[in-house]
Amino acid sequence: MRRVRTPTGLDEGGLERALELLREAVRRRGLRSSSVRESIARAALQREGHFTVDDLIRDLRTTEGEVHTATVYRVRPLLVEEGLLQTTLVSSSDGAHYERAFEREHHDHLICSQCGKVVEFFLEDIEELQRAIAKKFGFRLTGHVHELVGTCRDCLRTDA
Amino acid sequence: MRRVRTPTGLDEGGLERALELLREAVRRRGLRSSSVRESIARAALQREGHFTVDDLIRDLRTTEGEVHTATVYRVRPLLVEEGLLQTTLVSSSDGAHYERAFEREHHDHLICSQCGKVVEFFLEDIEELQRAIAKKFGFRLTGHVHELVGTCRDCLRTDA
DNA sequence: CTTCCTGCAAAGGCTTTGCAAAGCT
DNA sequence: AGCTTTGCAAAGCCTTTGCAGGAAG
Repeated sequence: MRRVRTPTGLDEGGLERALELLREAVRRRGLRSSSVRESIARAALQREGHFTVDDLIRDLRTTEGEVHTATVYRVRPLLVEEGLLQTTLVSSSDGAHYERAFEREHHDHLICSQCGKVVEFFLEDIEELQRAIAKKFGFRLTGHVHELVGTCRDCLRTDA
Repeated sequence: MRRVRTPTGLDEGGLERALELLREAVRRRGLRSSSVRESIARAALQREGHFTVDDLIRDLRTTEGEVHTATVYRVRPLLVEEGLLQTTLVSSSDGAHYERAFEREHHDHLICSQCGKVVEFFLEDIEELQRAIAKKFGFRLTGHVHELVGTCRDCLRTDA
């Protein structure tokens, strides 16, 4: 079992690789290039940890200028499909959360429902068991959601 | 690894036990008894498989008469807290899904993203690993979300 | 008669959609 | 020119909240 290091923002090189991957996807799909789309991608990739669409919009406001909500929502599927972002933190109320997926190891989440703390972990044994289950039932796996919810050490101490 | 039998509706005895448990909770909490609340509980408990709040309201319309959306939303937390229902199927768009929890074994879900088929499974090895992870990071577990998403055998065949 | 429960309507929060202007190619 | 992308506003969905009348204890 392994704790996965919470990522810091992507460095310059990584950012360039990600944007290149995005441009390649845009070409492949016959879309137009767009600086707004790249701004959104940059904001998302540089963000550390988990964030919402709204976080992104606020970030953009201070760095690249105003970008409309609808635009972010429209760009988002591309970023997810191309593996730059992934949906996460399903066990939360305020809308969908995302995190960078590009040049990040796969991991799942352990969440404290009291203080919101998130520990990222990876356990190959579980991945293996998931594959076994899918195989047994004839499914080809495309993804999974795995979030453990509980109370962290600090909150347990405070409760007592 | 074990496939968990998709439950049929709760039988008469089970329904009575569940309602008794609910009445006991109502007493304990100093609430009033209410036939509408029991109707909602009955509709939820008799439902097979997974359902939404809207499904419940439609069921009620044909059996017990019109019940307002807000009322179902207000009763729902009690039913979940008392273990009659549980939230499930996070990987879906149209609102929260629920299923009966009362006199049901714990299980997780394998979902076909193309046809929506759901297989319920239980694997003690995974549960054990989840506990180990929580222990390692000092969390007391209160629950988890574990959904495997993929394409089922039938949909794979159709694609080809 | 006090407190809870319910229906109804309205508001809320996140996300999507329609439309017209602006931008790529 | 022809299609994509964007901003803006409006609509959509699911869910929650405020209020007043009705029910329970």
